[in-house]
Amino acid sequence: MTHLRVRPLIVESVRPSEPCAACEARPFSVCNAIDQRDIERLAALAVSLSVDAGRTFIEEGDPAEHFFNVTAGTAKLFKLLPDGRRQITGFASMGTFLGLAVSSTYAFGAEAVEPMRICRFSRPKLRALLDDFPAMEKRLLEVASNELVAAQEQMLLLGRKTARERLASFLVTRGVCAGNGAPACGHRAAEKVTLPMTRSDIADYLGLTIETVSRTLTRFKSERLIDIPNAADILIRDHAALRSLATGLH
Amino acid sequence: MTHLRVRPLIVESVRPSEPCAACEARPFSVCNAIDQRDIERLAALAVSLSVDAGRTFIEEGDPAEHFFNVTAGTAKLFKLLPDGRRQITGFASMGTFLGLAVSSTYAFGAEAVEPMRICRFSRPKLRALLDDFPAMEKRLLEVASNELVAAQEQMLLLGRKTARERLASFLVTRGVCAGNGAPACGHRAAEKVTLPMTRSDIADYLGLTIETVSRTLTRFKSERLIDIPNAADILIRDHAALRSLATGLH
DNA sequence: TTGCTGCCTTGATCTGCATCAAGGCAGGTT
DNA sequence: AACCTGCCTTGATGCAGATCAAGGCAGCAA
Repeated sequence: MTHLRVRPLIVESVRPSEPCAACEARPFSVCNAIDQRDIERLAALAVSLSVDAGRTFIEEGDPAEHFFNVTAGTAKLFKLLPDGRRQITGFASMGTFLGLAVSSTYAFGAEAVEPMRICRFSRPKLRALLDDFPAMEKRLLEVASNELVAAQEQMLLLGRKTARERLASFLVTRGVCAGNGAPACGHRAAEKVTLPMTRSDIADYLGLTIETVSRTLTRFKSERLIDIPNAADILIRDHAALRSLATGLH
Repeated sequence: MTHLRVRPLIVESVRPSEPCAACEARPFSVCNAIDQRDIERLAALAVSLSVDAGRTFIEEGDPAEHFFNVTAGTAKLFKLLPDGRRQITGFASMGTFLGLAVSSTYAFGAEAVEPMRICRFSRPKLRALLDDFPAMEKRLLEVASNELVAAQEQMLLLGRKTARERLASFLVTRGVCAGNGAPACGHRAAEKVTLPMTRSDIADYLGLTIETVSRTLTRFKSERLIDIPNAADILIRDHAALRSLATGLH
């Protein structure tokens, strides 16, 4: 609290530092529904931004003026209760499209858990573009459908799984789909799972407390299911056991 | 178990008893994205079916060969764990579109909680139709987006709300949006909330047990928040108190 | 170096809801 | 009427995970 923040909270560069055509995230995002010769129209709408770790770039309840596409880093998406209880509804990494909602306000907040780059689009302008590119609209529907399936899986976890099952599910899902910043989701089980988020984030994602998350991971370690070389990295030692725990088998 | 079931489990009538043009559910469903002069093409694909109460008409994990549209009655959508634990992820009533998923198998099961009428569409045929009607694809994206928002709200409920808050949220949401088979969702608070599902369904929807649901409703009654003339009907006596409970205020 | 801060771990205790158990009631069958 | 059966309610007890409390450790500023 000893000095004023003089830097803008979000560093803007209206011209994307690298245009959509060369975007590393494009293969993983809805943008790849637009082919090479039309990509300029998309690039004209995109505003590339840096977001510092810890920065909230979507505030729940604010007017929803933009869509976002994550090009690097990780964000947590969350909803709050008035007394501060928090539910993290998901993590967004490279390629994730944010802001799908009919409502005029954001239904959730978003905060960077590590330094991020995001692409920002004006809602009305992107909507207009979508009218010309039904292929992209189709991709968005696919993305939304997949997220719905994931959301239902998460409801099962939150409503009916034990703490051990929740952590096992979390590690298995992360291991398969979000390993080490390689979001290609190659469906190969990773040896090492990197967790850019804190224990508190994991707790709020799984509907537990930070203490339960810590204790459960420690117990997994003593059971030789995992190793914890440091808090941010988990080594999977017994994939089969974790997977069967995750699906509710004992 | 004393006699064989001779009736087919689902009564089919390939010609819809009433064509799409006259469908009561159309104003509430994605079908209204197709205008009057093209509606025949949709009608040609639709197969209208009756589903008995208690009948499972979507089996989780089965090949996803159809889309469904609910035209009357209510279904519960659910996911199961191998040991029988169940999470109900939502209830589908008139106008609800079911089966949105990229995967080739259904991600959830569906069972009628009261007698239903549903419209069934072959997946590949409806997909082909969608290519000709981007307006309907757009509507589907809207529907999916709204369901995502609802799913996130449900995650907050399951992960962070107390039993009292869950029941209050349930009653308030039902009161506003699903009152008495009038799914117009007129955003007017209903006096009476009709619950076609059992206490066990409510418990599996809210991540609680049947006993906790019963006890909590009884307590609401003793606190003059509601009346329970019979198990299926709840009279809301103090909307404001329920709403503030639902949002986590005490 | 010292001290501070944020994050994580571990232990002791508490509690909200689950579990176990029993009984009530409405609707249907014999 | 007598008897199921399915569903709901109510009471007694138990426990998984929350809460309370304390200490460890890495990174960083003074």
